[in-house]
This record gives sequence, C-alpha cells and structure tokens, in this order.
Amino acid sequence: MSNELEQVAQRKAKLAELVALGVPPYPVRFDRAETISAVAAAHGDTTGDVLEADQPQTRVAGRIMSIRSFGKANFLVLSDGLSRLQVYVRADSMPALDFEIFKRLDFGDHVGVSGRVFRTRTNELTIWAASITFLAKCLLPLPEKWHGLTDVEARYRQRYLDLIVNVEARKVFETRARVVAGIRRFMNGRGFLEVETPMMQPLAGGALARPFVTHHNTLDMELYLRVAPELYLKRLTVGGFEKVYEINRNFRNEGISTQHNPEFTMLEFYEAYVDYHHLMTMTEEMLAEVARDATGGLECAFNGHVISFAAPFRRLSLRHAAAEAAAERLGRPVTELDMRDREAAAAVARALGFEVKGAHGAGKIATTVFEGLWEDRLVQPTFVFDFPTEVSPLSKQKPDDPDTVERFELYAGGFEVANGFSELNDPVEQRRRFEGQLKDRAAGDAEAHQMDEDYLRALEYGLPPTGGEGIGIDRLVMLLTGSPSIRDVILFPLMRPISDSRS
RNA sequence: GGGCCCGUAGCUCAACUGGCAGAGCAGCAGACUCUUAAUCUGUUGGUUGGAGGUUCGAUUCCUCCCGGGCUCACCA
Repeated sequence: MSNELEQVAQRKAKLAELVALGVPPYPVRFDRAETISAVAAAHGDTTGDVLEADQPQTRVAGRIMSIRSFGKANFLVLSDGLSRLQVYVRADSMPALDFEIFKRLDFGDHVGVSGRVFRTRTNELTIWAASITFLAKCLLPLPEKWHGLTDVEARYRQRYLDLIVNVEARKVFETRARVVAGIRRFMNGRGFLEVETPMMQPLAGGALARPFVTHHNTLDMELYLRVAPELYLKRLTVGGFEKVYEINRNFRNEGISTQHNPEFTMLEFYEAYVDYHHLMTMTEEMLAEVARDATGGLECAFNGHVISFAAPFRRLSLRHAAAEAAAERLGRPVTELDMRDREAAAAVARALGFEVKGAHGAGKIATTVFEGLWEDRLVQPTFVFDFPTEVSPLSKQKPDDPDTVERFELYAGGFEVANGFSELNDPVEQRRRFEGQLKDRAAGDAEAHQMDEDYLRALEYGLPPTGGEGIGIDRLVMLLTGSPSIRDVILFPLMRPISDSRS
C-alpha cells in the first residue's frame, strides 16, 4: 500500500476545502446538550404530533454512519456508539457555511448537530438540523455498512474498526464489563477487600506454568511476569486480611488457542476459616448472580448448547469419574483403587492411548485420564473434586487421605473455568511439596513450582485455615456471550506483527 | 511445533479443466423535496499476501516465505 489510496486523497482534499472555508479541521470541544442515546430514549415513544406541538430542541454529536441525498433533502445517520439517530439536512434550514460543510462530509466523520426533534413521514425519529459543526475527519474509508467487517484477523488487529461497524462486538465487551462489575459487587457485598499484588515477581509462583521473563535495569535483576497472584494473596491472609480478592492479569508463556491467550484475567480470592465445600457453594451463588446481572438470565447459548448456571452444579469425584469413564471405554472393570496405583493406572492410561512419562505418578496419570476422557464432555457447569496430591502442590490434604487434596475445578462449556482448594497452611508439609516440585524441575519439568522461602516463612507465622479460588474471567465471559474464541472477548488479543512481505 | 483450510479493489465476495481479473457496497460526476441496504445514469479504483518455478500463457499448478482460522499437542 505504498501508493495512497484514492479515497484517502479525496477525503484529505475535502478536509483542505473545509480549512479554506475557515472551518477548524480539529476543534477542541463541542458542547452537546445530550447524547444521541439520551435523545433516542427520551423520545422513543413520543408521537410525531406531540413532537410538532412541543418542538423539543437538542444538540448532539456523533459519527456519521450513512449519508443519503435527495437533491434538496438529505439524511445523515449519526452514532454515539450505543444508539443511532437520523438527521435531516436541507440548505434552507441552516447557515450557508454549515451546508458547505455538509457537502464535504464523508461516511465516518464526526459532527455536531443542533436542531429540533421530529418524526419523518416514515415515522423515523429525526433531528431537523439548524446547524452542523465539523468535529473530526475520518480519513480512511470504513468497512461496508451492510456486511461490516467479517475478516477475523482484521477484527482482532483493528478492534476500533470492529467496534465502529459491528454492534455485536461492542455488546460482548459491554457484557464483559458487567461481568467484572458484578463480581466486584458480589465480593464487596460479602466483605472481601480488593487488593493489588505484584505482577512482576522475583519468583513466578502460585501455578504450574512457564513464565515470561523480564529485566529490571537499576536493580539489574531478572523478574517474572506473574503466572498467578496466589502466594501474595495468602501472605495477605497471614497478615490478617481475612477476605481478599484481586481481579487482574496473569501471564503464561505457553501456547495460544481458542481458550488460551498469553495474558488473561483472573479473579482470585481467599477467605479465612472456610474450606473447599464453602467455595463450591459460593461459586454457585456468584456465577448465578453474575450471569443474571450480565445477561438477564441463568442460561446462555454456547457452542450449540444451552448452559445453565442454576445451582446446584453437578459434582464428580476425579478418580471415581476417571475410573468409571475408563471402564466404559475399555470394556473392562477399572476401579478407583486402580487410579491410586502407579502401575495399574499407567496400564489403563496406555490402553486408552495416553502418554505416560516415567516421572508421572499415579496422581498425574489419574488426572491425565480424567482430562482426556471427561473434559470436553463437561458442558454444563460441573465441579470435579478431590484431586491427587501429586498435581496440587499448594492444596491441603484430606485428613484421612494424604494422597488426595481438598481441591476442585469447575468445568463448563468443555473447559476449565475455576480452580479452588483448601489451602495448605502447614509450612513443613509445604516445604516437602516444594522439594518434590524441585525434583520435577530437575527432571526437566519447566512448569514445576520453585522454592519460595519467603512464602514458607509467612506460613511459619501461621496462615489460618483458608479456602482460595481462581476464576478465569475471559472464559466465563466466553460462556456468557456465546463467544467460541477467547480472542472474541479480549479487546486486543496478542497477534503476530505483520512483516514487510505483507501489508 | 504437527495436520487441514484460507489470503483477489477500502469492505463483502465471484472468476468452470490454466486462456483478456469481475460484481455489490463505498468513492467520484450528474438527476431527484421525507429516505432509511434510497433509486436512476455515467465512472475511478488491482504488482490477485510476498519471492521463485512450470507453461505460449498462472488468481488457478508446484516450491519456499509472511499472516490468519480450525484442530492436535501443552496449558487455564
């Protein structure tokens, strides 16, 4: 695109003509009396007769979404992003200069209009323009008004264009904002304190994931973008904040897919003196309330299914469900006990076609079997509970069963939405778990947890019995907006830059 | 990273088995006093993502590269 587009040159020429007429090309402000949405709302039900009697005056601003000319009668459609309103333009109703401005307007320009509100013969709510103020030029031609912008790559790369021409795109992000606001309302209403913990951490802890690495110049030190806020939030619980939460970004240097973006938003919260049973109930209540706030109901259409957030959610014990599904698939008995035995579980997993590595214990294998057989079948919200200790280095063991922790994951739409557990608060056991992770790390597992001495020290001061949970906001919004890709619910998803051999 | 698919005008899309690269919208010029995907007449706009190759001839076939989508693997 080295040669300037003809249409861009034409639009620049029109702008130059306005300047020649003495019109400021980029004025600093426009005092509108009300928004277009407000006009539409105020007069949405007013009849033309009433409007003729009242002659309501208004002064609005917006982007031109279409221009239709009929010789002496002309129509503009203005948008304030939310609503659209028609403007009736004729030369004999406004100063000569204003009509000269009108003649040089393009689809996409910003204008201010004042005039009276009336209804046309076709009953369309319209402003009869008494003046037009030029506010800003759209130099680049916008996508077509009828089909909009459908190229997904362009929609992600140039989200501003997507938002201008695709109303549904805007609605997704409005719903997202309502989801986040609804969660804050829910948490605040329960006495939780919203906090912000470091995103740049000397140790990337709190989740099993590969971090991004960065560098601080003055301190000359390596820093990691956080993979989770977990260990800092629990330090706060040690410090006496009994109910804390954080809604913010996590960063994981891993694959990109329809369900994974390198940066994603999590709600993470901790509450002293509760266990994972309490968290599951609270999650049911939260999601029902948030769904109702954001969408008006408990049900949402996703991927050809209707997902209901009505409580109670289904509950599945991980090893039990893994054994049951494996037995069904293999046509021979598989017991929960098999899922606890390294060799029996490995045999089952291999028979099912899953990879079993030498370092994998029974717990990791049982989890693999479960995820392989169940994950995409869990369309309705389902709590999967009682995870193997082996795959849960920060969770508390069940009192009568050291191989199992009090942990659950919530699945919906075929993917994981939340993860919560009774927090491990025994510093001796936590050190043992970290040491186990170090062995995995030494064996080549780049996602294994690192030793965090300061966190252990915090635990030594005494973390009360605590329940903690993380909820993936992007995925929740996917479900609530029926978006099949996480990129549809992230305003600016990460894209590879365009190189010279393109564009 | 593997597999499959896609990339043509500003946008949305055509172009049969390899035979002059087109339409609608947008734009430009004109007509039109209430239209709303306005209509009508005329018209501009292309290195077909990039670089090579095969061929008399490539949007079409082949190779490599760039970007994207779906999917598998990894992960949340």
